[in-house]
Parts: sequence; structure tokens; C-alpha cells
Amino acid sequence: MAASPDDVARHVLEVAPLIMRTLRSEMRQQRASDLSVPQFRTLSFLNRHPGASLSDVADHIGLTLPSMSKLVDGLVDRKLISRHTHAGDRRRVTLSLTSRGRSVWVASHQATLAYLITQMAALTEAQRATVVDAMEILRPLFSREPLRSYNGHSRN
Amino acid sequence: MAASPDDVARHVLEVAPLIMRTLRSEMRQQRASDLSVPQFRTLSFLNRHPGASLSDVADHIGLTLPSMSKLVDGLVDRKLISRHTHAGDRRRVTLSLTSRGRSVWVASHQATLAYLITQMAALTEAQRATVVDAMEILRPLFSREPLRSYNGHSRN
DNA sequence: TATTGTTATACTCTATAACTATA
DNA sequence: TATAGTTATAGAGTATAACAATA
Repeated sequence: MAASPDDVARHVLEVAPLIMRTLRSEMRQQRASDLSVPQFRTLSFLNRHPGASLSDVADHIGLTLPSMSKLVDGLVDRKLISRHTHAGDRRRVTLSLTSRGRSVWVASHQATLAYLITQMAALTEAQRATVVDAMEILRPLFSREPLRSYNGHSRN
Repeated sequence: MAASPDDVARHVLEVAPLIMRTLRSEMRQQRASDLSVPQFRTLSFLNRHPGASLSDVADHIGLTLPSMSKLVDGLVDRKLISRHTHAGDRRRVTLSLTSRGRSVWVASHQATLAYLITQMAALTEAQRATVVDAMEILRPLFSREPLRSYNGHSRN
């Protein structure tokens, strides 16, 4: 079925936004947690990397430092994460989930996953394998690109 | 390789946001056009469905009417689309690309596609086929869900 | 001087509530 | 009364520019 790079690109460009639209609205409908996608991803990252710095999180999520700083402000205000000055280097900040943050993340993750699972249950085993394979093919292509041109001090 | 619905869901939940992050930043870096993803998708829809109403577009993009109205405001201000009262039903609005809108859309589409194509060119033919298959499996699952609870007249 | 992060400012995205105009 | 759309308001997401504190 010879798929050209062009074909693949068009398919990805069409379908990825559809998926995100659904995920976004699913997350918003969980009135208990009520997280945006970037907030959810930030909590996920801190769940796996407790004590990460602001730069660490910004790198991973793909936001500039000021944007991430503001996002973190909101999560700190809601007491979902803690923010402390790093002991060794006082310029740095140490971010972690609070226990409340962890349970909100778990609830949101479970609920979103549960929704997706019902969708995926409609697929055949072969189709599920194809989707998993495709995700594993795509992940490294979109995983790491710095894209953070911001450098924190512009003189002009 | 028995992928459970749970596996598939986890993969999709992890990879879809990575893809979108990249698409977003690619579009933003095209300084000429400088479209957000929803703006780009709106222009795409109008390219395929000239003369669509506001409700048509809102349904397709998955926004409420007020949100779409505002998004359209911005595109009209930038002279990328035209907005006229429908002849037969004067409550309706008729949206179309302007010639400028069409060329901006073409430029943005080409550039984003070109970027994706370079990524996809790194894949083997079998991998490309897998990705296309997966996208065709996922598309119908995420294509149509109303999710528009807004009905335009609340009395409370 | 370089690095880490915050503040200031300004858009866009998104929603709900309330409204207008038309049917 | 029902439908199509806009306006008002508000909060989140995002960026750049400018700054403060620390190394």
C-alpha cells in the first residue's frame, strides 16, 4: 500500500488534532480534577521526576520559562505542587507533587485512560497492535527538539 | 505482541501531545503566516467548505459558538476570511477564504507538511504504512462527538 | 558574565451567561 | 418559541522583553 512520506504527513496532520480535541474535552469534563492538558502533563512529569527544576519541566513540556513559571504558579495556588528553593543552588527551584496533587493526577489519569480504553476496546487485536506500533514509531520523532530559543536575557 | 486496550490508550495519551507540541511550534515559526493550530484548522475547513456557516465550522473544529465567533473575528480582522449575511436566512453567516487567506493557508500547509515530510522520510516503507494504517484506524474514533453542550439560550 | 527564575505586557483559546436579530 | 450569532466576562496558555537574584 506504498505510503509516501507525503501521505504519512497528511494523515498525521489531520488526525493528531482530532485526538487532542477529544482529550482536552474529556479532561475538562472531569469536574473533580479539571485540568488542562499542559497542567496534566506537568503533573505527570513531576510524578515521574519529583524535585525537578522549572527548566527541566519547561524543557519536557516544550514551553518557555515564563510560560511554565505562570503555569506552575497556578498549580502552586491550587496546592497541587510544591515549589521550594533548591538547597545547593539558590537560583533553582525544586518542584514536587503534593499529596493532593498526586491524587488529583491519579484520578484524572485514570478517568482519561478509562475513556480512551473504551474507545480502544472497539478495535480488533490487530488494529490495537498497529496503533501501538505506530505510536512507538512516532514517539522518537517528536520527543526531543530543544525549540527553546528563549535565553532569559535579551539586550536590545 | 498482544496490545491490550489499556496499552493502546497509554501510548496514544503519551504520543499525541508530543506531536501537537511540535506542530504548534512549527506553525508559530513560520513568521510569514503565523497561525495557531485552531486558526489553521479553520482555514482548512473553509478551504474545503466555502460558504460554511459559523455553526458548521464550530461543529467541525469542536468549539462553542462564542469561541468560534471570536476566532473568526480575528481572521476577519486579518482579512484572511470573509463574513457575510446569508441571503436566504439572515440569521446565518457565510464564511469563505479571501484570496489572501487562501495563499496564507497554502503557505502554512506546505511549510508544516514539508517539515513533517522530512521527519517521515526517515522511516522505512513498512513503518510509514503502519503509521498511515494507525491514523486511519484512529480517525473515526475521534472524528465525531458533538460535545457542544452550549445551546445559545440559558434561562436561570 | 552567565544562569535561573519572575514580572510585565499582550495576544489567542476557551468557556458560560446573557443578549440581539431573525425565523 | 426556537435558532444563529454576538457581546461581556473571565481564566488558561503562550510568547517576548525586561528584570532580579545567585553563581
